Amino acid sequence: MADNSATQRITALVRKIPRGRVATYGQIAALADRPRNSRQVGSVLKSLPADSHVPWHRVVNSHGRISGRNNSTSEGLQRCLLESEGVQLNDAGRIDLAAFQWKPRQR
DNA sequence: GTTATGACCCAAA
DNA sequence: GTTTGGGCCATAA
Repeated sequence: MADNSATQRITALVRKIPRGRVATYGQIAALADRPRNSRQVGSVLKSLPADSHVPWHRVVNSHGRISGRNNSTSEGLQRCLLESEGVQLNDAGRIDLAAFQWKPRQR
């Protein structure tokens, strides 16, 4: 890809997340070669156009918590989408990263 | 060019 | 468990 923009890189990575699997912001940032840029991942996803085809709902924070910073974005929607794809949440409303975190190396 | 904001992360209280 | 402060970098204005 000719675009070196972080947005393009992030979107490309998120797009690579398989169904039924989730990735953390820190992970995406690290894969994007920007380990400290986790914030941008969120900002980018928030600003993503609907045509990007990016499963932003598969992106959660390091604790497996739903993002959206609260219910403003679509906390319930994200959870619904994840469950619809096979990702189960525990009683605390968090994702079991030990079982559902995406591992690009292992695929 | 600068300023302000941010779907984060980490550490400390 | 929550709240506060600091840091990093990119986007938008």
